[in-house]
Amino acid sequence: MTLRKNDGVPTISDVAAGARVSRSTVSRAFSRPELINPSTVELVKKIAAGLGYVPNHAARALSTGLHGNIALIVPDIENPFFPPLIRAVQTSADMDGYSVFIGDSDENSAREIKLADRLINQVEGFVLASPRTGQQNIVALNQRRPVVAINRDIRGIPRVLIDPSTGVSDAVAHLAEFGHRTIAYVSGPTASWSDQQRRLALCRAGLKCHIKIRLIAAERPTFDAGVHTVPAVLRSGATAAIAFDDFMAHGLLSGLADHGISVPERFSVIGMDDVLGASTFPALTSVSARCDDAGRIAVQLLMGALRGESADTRSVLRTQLVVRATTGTVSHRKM
Amino acid sequence: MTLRKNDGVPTISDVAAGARVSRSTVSRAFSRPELINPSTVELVKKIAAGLGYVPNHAARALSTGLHGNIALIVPDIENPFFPPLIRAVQTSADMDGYSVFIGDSDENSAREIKLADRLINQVEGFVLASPRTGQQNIVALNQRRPVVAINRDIRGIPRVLIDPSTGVSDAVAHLAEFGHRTIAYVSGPTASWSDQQRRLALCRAGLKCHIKIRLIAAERPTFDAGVHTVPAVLRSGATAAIAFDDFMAHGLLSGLADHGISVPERFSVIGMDDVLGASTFPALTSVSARCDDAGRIAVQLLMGALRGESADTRSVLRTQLVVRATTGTVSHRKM
DNA sequence: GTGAAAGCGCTAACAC
DNA sequence: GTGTTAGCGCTTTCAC
Repeated sequence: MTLRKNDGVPTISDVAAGARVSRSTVSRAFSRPELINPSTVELVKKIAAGLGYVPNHAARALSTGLHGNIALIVPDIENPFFPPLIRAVQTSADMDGYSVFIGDSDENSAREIKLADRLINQVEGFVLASPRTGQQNIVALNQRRPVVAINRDIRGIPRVLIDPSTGVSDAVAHLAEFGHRTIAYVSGPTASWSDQQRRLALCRAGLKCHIKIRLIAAERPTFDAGVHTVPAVLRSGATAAIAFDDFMAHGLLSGLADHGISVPERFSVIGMDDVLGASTFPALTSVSARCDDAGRIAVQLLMGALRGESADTRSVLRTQLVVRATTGTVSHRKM
Repeated sequence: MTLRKNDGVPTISDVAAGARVSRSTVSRAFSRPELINPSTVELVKKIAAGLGYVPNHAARALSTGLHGNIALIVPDIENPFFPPLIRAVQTSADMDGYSVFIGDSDENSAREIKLADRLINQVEGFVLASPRTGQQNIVALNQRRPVVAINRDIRGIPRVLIDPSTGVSDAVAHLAEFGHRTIAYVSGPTASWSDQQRRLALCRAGLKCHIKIRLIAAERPTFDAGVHTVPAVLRSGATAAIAFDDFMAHGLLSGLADHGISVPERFSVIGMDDVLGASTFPALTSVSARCDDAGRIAVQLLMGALRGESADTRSVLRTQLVVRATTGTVSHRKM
């Protein structure tokens, strides 16, 4: 009965003693069993199982430099865009034998860095989802540990980008078919990569379909912002609106109802990200962002980077219009 | 220029060399600065900052046994019940200086155990949210590392329980005031602790208010299950339904609409967990579960357990009825 | 107040 | 095939 600090949890030495072999043999029985006599392996594993021995990752990491962990940092776990992504990252990482740290930066650049610093010595690499911090910080981090960015286009950093253009252009075409000629874009945080992409895609699609795009700026992408922005949207002369995200779209729906304007009869609305599913009324037509794919691919890229592969991959995910019930034929009555 | 494995990331030795002190001094400058000459501390910290040195938790853990990590295991990250909880856990843990591993068990007992085993040597303790695994597994885990359970009532395991009874009894009283006399409960997974609690609370409230409760069993708590269960609900003679969760309630809403039954004029519906907010139509009356509080308190309990405090705390959170638009005066017309 | 040395649990040459 | 040894980055007696 040795007295040890690591109370209760058996170590490699305990197994070695039990199996009457050296510690290296135990180590190899787990990490490289092919080097060892099968009967020895079996014996070791039996003893280990009996003792409830599980290899200590932290200790292993100290000698190998491999922790078997990755970190995922997101700006806001509660934003419904992220849970599917988190889940996909966790599941994919698990299949590759990695555990995942989760960090919520609370939309805050400094916290993002702080979390990354805290974790840097326990992880093989990082997945930064929609990072809020400056490019130079990401590049610096990448010099210490491989980084994969989601929705941030930085040369030299493997990245997966959700490209709104296909979905948005389908959305515009869809509205054009219904006879709409002027569409309002209710923007999100204008500084964000996502908003820029969406705005750009929309303008391009508008040009192609000969549709006028009116930009309506809203500060924060919230339900309330959507509600409050309705008068401006109506003033713009648009007969349809595409919102930066589903929450704003939902707010628009509510604000329009307050103004007595029925959707889709007198006004059409399209959201983005498709995180509300069919739960709004009427069920919201939206551009789906496939955030789970983004997570899965991010892990693939990270695994590639860990194997020392191509350092500058740029994976672009297309989006897709999901038509539900908030879009319809343009109303020609004056509003 | 020493060649080292831990490429790029500075170690305590680098700082020691830079500051021309011993490694122990650097160590103490970070962990026990009061033992050290303030000017030395300052020097060391300056050098460390310049090098970008961050103490290596994994290495520290090897000698102290303290990793500065906890693990959070949930059955399904995408279930909107959990993101607020995850966020609260991460934020609280961070304030106590802990990083958090996230694991998604996919509603699967075996995966729950597998995740816990993988992590056991890297964490101080576990938060198990709505664990799906057997009680004996949880108890066994708790013998190796402190465990806090959420929504699982096991003696000897610190736990935080979301008690539906206040919210549910308010819900029943609310319906009773509107004249309802028979209420259907559309159940979730009958084996789950949550469903048992909710059913029980409902029956008790029914007794108190002289309301008949009809149990309608549904397998999985999904939107579709809610839709399909509508005929049975109507057959039961109930004029209102309380669903196991908001998704089923939302399904009921949709199914009722399909049957041409308007809500709340001819039928009232109440959900649980309040995860859909006001996004349904009509906006769903629901019993709010305050999952973020549960996460925060779970971390508090875990921190207590780590300090060796009271091993058998049982923290009960009350719930609250949020009245929106799906409840109203009972219709006396025959349906 | 600071340094030297041992050891946390494990892996990885290098022997045999 | 298996054991011996050194060392991963850090903390922690024990000296001085």
